[in-house]
Amino acid sequence: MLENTDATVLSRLRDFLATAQLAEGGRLPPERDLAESLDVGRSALRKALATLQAEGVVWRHVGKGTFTGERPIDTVADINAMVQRTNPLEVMGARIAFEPEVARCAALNATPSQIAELRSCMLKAQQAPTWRLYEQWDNRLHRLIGESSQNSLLLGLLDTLNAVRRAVTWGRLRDTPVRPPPDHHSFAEHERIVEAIANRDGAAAADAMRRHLRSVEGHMRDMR
Amino acid sequence: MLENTDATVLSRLRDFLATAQLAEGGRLPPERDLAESLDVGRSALRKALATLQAEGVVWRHVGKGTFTGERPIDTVADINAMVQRTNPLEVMGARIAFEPEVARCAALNATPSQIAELRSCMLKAQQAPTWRLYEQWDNRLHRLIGESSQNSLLLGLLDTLNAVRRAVTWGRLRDTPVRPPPDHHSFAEHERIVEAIANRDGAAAADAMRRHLRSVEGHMRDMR
DNA sequence: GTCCGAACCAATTCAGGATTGGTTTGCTTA
DNA sequence: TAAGCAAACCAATCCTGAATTGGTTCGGAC
Repeated sequence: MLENTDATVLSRLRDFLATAQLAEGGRLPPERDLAESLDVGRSALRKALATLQAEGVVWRHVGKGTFTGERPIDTVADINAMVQRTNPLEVMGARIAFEPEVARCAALNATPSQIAELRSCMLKAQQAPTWRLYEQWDNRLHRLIGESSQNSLLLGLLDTLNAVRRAVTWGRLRDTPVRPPPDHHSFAEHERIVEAIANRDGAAAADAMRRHLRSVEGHMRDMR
Repeated sequence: MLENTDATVLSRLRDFLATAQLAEGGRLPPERDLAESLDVGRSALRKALATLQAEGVVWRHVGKGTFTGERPIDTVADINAMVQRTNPLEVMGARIAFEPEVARCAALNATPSQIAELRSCMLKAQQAPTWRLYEQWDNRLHRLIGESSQNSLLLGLLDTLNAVRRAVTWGRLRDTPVRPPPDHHSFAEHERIVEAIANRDGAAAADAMRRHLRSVEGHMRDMR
């Protein structure tokens, strides 16, 4: 019987990889087959594969197989894929992490006309006669903050985030004849955000946005 | 025999929609079933449905069905569009705004095994024999921080950001035989980030990541 | 000529089984 | 005692074929 020490298995596996001449990203045989053809137990083979994976020579995934090279990263922002993996709580978490920093950039870069538009948008949200219209102006306000950052990449990421948010919270639209109460918590919060941006105070803008989103998150939990 | 004129079929279909009380985005019965239950031929029904589709009341897709409301938005964010509108400076700006917050989440949520992997990844970057391999491990490190946030949406946004970054800075890969010097500024910075995450110190992780990216930004300017 | 029924087409969904990496268990062996 | 091995099981993924569904065509009936 051969000594199937860690080292011998590993070297035999390296030999196989060199001989097989797999294309970059090519697929190795399944562990069960490979173990048999290398005349090695599966657990020993897996130990060797783990080493190769740590070295970045191969990568593995349940149900897919083992492949040479680096694990590829998705080059397409497949929103459907994100929607299926995520949930409303994660969406709020991402918003709380991301949007305050966008607000900070907006405070530093917004043009005067954009600040005026922010104020007008805020007022329209306060005066909205239905929840649906309120949400429409609320969306517009948040995107306007993204535009004010003057960074098209940040804006693109924000749009992606919002697309996922819409898909995840789909069907929860409130179309009641009721209008948001005049003391709705968001109104004062929106005001703080917009004023911080107008004052060019990045830290205050980020802080105000974070408080606003946390408040929204709290109300989300209450509604369940 | 009923007169199944265009108008009568259309009004009967509208009646059905009003009665059915479908949720926004809800699905109508298949054309075959609906035609039978409305006592109408399929071709007549399709004509009426075409009218409703033109009005934006419903939308249809082969194999999926007929749904109320507007056709949902594109599920794939166009990375090419972002690439064309942005530039390397904006990319750095977006990274500086975004990645520190991801690091903060990672500090709060990383699993012990992820922290171990972060450390190993950092060491591999330090020992990389070429710049190309260094960047490979550097990329892996930054994505691992995204994974450690345990927020698949943040990870998705990070991947999108990286896809744009790769596309924008394409062709600047350094593949010289030279290796990163042992006192490369990033090494200490990486260490501070990873240690802050290991210590569960979100603020320190965000701060260390921000300093790191600003330092990278500074070197980017110098190279021009 | 218009509408109906039937058949067919192509895109999509769905369900079941097969495949695959990951994990546990118990036996064997050195 | 410690390690390797085989077997079984798990969960994610892939694969395949059938069923579903909107889109289209054709012949016949009124």
